Order: sequence, then structure tokens, then C-alpha cells
Amino acid sequence: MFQKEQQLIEEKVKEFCKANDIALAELKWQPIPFSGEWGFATSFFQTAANEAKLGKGSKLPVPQKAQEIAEHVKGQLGSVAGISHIEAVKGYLNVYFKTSEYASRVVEEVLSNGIEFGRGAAKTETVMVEYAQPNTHHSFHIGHARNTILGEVLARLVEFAGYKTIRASYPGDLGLGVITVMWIYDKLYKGQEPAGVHERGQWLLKLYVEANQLLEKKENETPEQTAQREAYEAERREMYRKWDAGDEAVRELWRVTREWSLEELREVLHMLDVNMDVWFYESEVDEPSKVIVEELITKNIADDERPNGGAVIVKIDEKLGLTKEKYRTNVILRRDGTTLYLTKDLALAKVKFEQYHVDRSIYVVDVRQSLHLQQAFAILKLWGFPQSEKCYHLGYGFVSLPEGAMSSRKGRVVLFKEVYDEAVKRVLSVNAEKSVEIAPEEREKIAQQIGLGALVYSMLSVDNNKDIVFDINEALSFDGRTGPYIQNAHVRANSILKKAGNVTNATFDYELTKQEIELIEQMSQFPQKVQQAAEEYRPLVMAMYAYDLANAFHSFYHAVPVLQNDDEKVKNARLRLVAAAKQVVANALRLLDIQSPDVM
RNA sequence: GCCCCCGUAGCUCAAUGGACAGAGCAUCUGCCUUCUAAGCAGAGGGUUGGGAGUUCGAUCCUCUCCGGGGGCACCA
Repeated sequence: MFQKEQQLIEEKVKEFCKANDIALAELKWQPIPFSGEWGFATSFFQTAANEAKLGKGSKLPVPQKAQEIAEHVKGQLGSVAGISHIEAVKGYLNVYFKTSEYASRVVEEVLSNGIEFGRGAAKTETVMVEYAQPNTHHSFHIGHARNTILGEVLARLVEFAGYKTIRASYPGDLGLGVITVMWIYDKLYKGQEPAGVHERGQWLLKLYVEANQLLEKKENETPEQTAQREAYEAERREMYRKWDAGDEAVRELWRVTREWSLEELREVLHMLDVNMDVWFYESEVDEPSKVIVEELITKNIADDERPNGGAVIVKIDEKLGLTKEKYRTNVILRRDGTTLYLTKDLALAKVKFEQYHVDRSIYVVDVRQSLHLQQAFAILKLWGFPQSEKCYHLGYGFVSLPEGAMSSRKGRVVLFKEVYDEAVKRVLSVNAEKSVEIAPEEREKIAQQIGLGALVYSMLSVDNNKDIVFDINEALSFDGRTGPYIQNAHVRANSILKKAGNVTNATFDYELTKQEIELIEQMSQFPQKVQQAAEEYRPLVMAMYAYDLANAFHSFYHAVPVLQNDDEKVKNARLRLVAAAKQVVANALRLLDIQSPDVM
């Protein structure tokens, strides 16, 4: 927001160094820490080190030399429009703005741009974010929620940063797990169907667990039990075979049960305010991927070992000319001619590049699949797609439970819907006593917003690569560094504003408190935080920022009276400031996929 | 055997080459007749797993050791 001044100062510094033959290092600007004023700073340590290496100038230690340079630079800068003063401290050059000017500039820029404040300049590249890839015929658990929230927030960030953005879901709707559910349904539950989208989805998970129990080899089986189990297994295999052969009855059963799962998935995505642009299904890339295998064999990228009773493989390291083991060798077609996850990912990537013209392709997938995805990217490179360089695996640590890893197969999962319901329940019990002024018909809706805010923020406030041991009390905490804390800042700002009339403009030529300075500084940083979070593919950056912003507002709220101020001029300025703060909090929360209620 | 990730306050986590390593939770002390206390102000708590190196400067980069987790051809 203040690039103009920064650039001007930078030019002057460069001129000075050139004129004095100083080997200036690249200037890295940052906000000044520990100050009650706003400004930007850079250090001269690297420059001093450069000088020392060249044996030029005084033979002082680097820190002192940096300070010497900073003082010289300061002496040469003279006065710059909008700059109040400049100081040289501990090797740093600190440039301070004229407080009233910068305050009104930040506030007015926020208010004039509104919900667009912080949006980055349009960029030429198209980004696709692939997330929400649960298997059908199970239910959506809290691990899927982490994936979906991370993906959605990343999509919002890159979109707001200026990239054309495509959201893609990729449910796994085939494979042995799917067949297992169909098998037990057909055998024991045919014709049944619970009412309710979530109930039906969760019921499929119950069937899956029961089926796995029936099919699992047990210790000390009697011969009868063994025979029974093997008979079940044969039935399941037979169903898989029929599915593969396109048997109409089996396909119909598949379509119906698959749709039950997808309905639940769409409902969950709706609850999370996620709107997919594209739906890819594993079943739809299965056939195309077989064609790709042939192409890769023809191009001498893949080796066909089927004539010798083997599979079709890609010796990735060898084909890339690597001598050290890195990507290893992987199979792209089983010896029986069926495809693998990797095969389908290759087919899907081709669609992404050719049909959707994706420049940057982001995969939000569990970190345990890291090698798999690196292999896929390497094969895409061998295949000749330059976009492979901009394929990015956003790996995240898996979500486990205090009692161990989640397992759909064993039914040891925490479902998203369960946590959601519990979240709403807890909010309602809290705000029954705290929020007397909320209209009864609003309560449920606001409870959903707050409850989800807590859950979503708890998933975003940990860096991607960290595993999460899911603790519902932590995830649904409303105190401290949480979603509701940030939402509460929005609510309090709103509360002040609704009691005041409209204020159209204001000046900040009074002595600002340190809380006002801090709040304005936080607001001014929003646009660059958007860019940073998007470029680094790190939702955490925005999550941290939103908290810092809300924290600055809460401090301001307590220390600085707005409506209880007799000076009309100061009151108006502060009302504008509160309106701006409310806007930035709302913008930040929106990027985090968290609602901004007006009351709570 | 090879590869990846992690180790920071009692606990959960920030900070990726620069100013005094920061938050939350928990503990303790204050603050609601004042714009919503889901809040604010403050206190205690650290040889950043050990060692070596690179650098003017290392939580951050390199090496090594220790400890934890994950992954390595026909699962996804």
C-alpha cells in the first residue's frame, strides 16, 4: 500500500551507494518491530559484510559498520513526502510515516475497496486445486474435513491473490472397498435405505465395517468358519468381476449406492460453503488411463513385462537418467490388465492440462502419498508435459485419534457430521446465557457459524505438515486463539457501528493511541499476507494473520473509547477505523472459509 | 538398506539468515453501574534434542549423532 514511498527511498539509497562506491546488497524491507509508530525498515548488515570482504572503508566489525552506513544513508536522504522521520538504529534504517496521513490512507483504502480490499492484481496463470477426494460408500470423517478445508482455503487464497482458479473434487468411486459395501448390501440388506442424507451415508460405513468383520480371517477359526469366510470372499470377487465386465445389475446397484455417498458429500460441501467447479471420478478415468499405458509403452517410457508374466512398469530413475535412487520404479498396469491409482492420476493430469489448460496443478493429499505423487509428476515430465514442473503436492499430516489411527475399515472414525452437531450444541448452550439479545430464529444459524468457525480454524491453525491428534474439546474450544475469537472481533465492531450513524469521512490529525496504530498496521498488511499465503500455498499464514488482526482489534476495543468520546472529530475518525477493521476481519475470515456473524 | 517429515515454555503450536525466539492452553494477579468478559491488562515459565561446521550474524543452511512418525512394484 505504500510501495511508492518505499520505492522512492530505495532509489535514493541506491543513488547514495553508487555515488559513494558502496557495494549495496539487495534491500529487503520489513515493518519496524517494537515501535509505537508505523513505518518500514531495512538493514545494512549484508552491505557491510560485502564492504568488509572487499576491504573497503573502515575496519569496524560488521554490526558497527552497518550502523555507520545506515547513518550515512540517513544523512543523505533529506525529506520525503509522507515521511515524518528517519532513524538509524543498530544497523537498521527505520523510515516512519506521518501518522495522520498513513492512518487515513489505510482506512479510506479499506473502505473504498470493501470486500475487494486485499485482492491481488489479475495473473495470467490458471491454478487448479484438487481436494475432497473421499472414497464413496463410506462416510465423511474428520480427516476428510481437514483435506477439504485446506483445499478450499487454498483455492480461496490463490483466487483472491489474482489467479484464475478451478476447484476440483475427485471421489474414489471404484475399487475393492466399494465392491465390499455393495456385496454386503446385496447379500443382507437389499431394498433397505435409511431416510436422511447423512444417515444413509453413515449407514454405508456401518455396512463396510460389518462386511470387513465377516471377511476378516480370525484366529482359531473352525473349519466351518473358514469355509464360510472363503465363500464370502468368493462372492465378493465374483461381484468385482461382474462390475468389471459391466454386468447391468451390478452396475445399477453401484450407481444407486454411489449416489447415496455422493449426495452426502455434496451436502457436506454445502455445509462448508464449498462450490466445486469440476467433478472428476476415478471410474471415469479408468478406461482412458489404459490407453495412456499403451502410449507410454510406444514412447518407450514404460516397459511392458507382460510377455514375461509381469506388469507394465516405469523405471523412472533410469528414464530420467538419474544414477541415485530417487523415484524408483513403479507399476502402471497390473499383470491382469487392470489399472492403478497412479495410472488414473496420469490420465487425470492429461485432462487437467489439455481440457482445463491448467498451469499450476495443486494436489491436496495426505503426506503419506508423497512418493506416489512425486512419481506421477516425474512420469508426466518424461511424457513431455512442461506443466509437471508446476505440479505441487500440498501434503498434510494425517488426523488421528487419541486411541490411534482412524480406520474406516474398523469403523474407528470420528465423522464430520457428529463433530458438527456437537459444535452447534455447545455453541447453543454457551449463547443461551451469553447472547440474550439474539432472536430465537437466528440462534440456530449463528450457532452453526460459530461452531463451524471453531472447527475450521482448529484445522487451519496448524501448519500442513503437522499431524493432528483430534481432540474434540480442543477443536471446539471457543477461547483464545480460535475461530470464535476472530468472529467476536467482527461482532464487537458491528455492535459499535450499529449504534452510530453513518460517517462518511474523517481525519486522523489527532494523537493516535498505540492501539490504533497497531490496528491500522495490521490492516495495512492484509494484501501482502494474501499474496504470501497464496504463493507459499500456506493457509496457515492467513490463519495467523486473522488472529493477530482480531487481537489488535480486541485490544483497541478495550483501551480506546469510540462512542463515549466527546470530541466529534475523534469519534468520527474512530468510527471509520472500526468500520474498516470490521471489513478486513470479514475479508480475512472469508478467505479462511469462516462466516462473519453480526451478533453472537 | 534408501528416502521424506518432525524435535522450540508443563501441554499444543508460531517464527525459514538479522533488532528483545512469540502466541494459545494450563497456573497466578487485576478488570464487567462504561461501545458484547467467547474479552482486556499483567506475572511466572526457554542453554530452540546433543555436537560440529558455513556466516559479520543460525531456531532457520550443511554434516553427524540421539529420539519420534511416515514412505519405499501390481492398495489408495
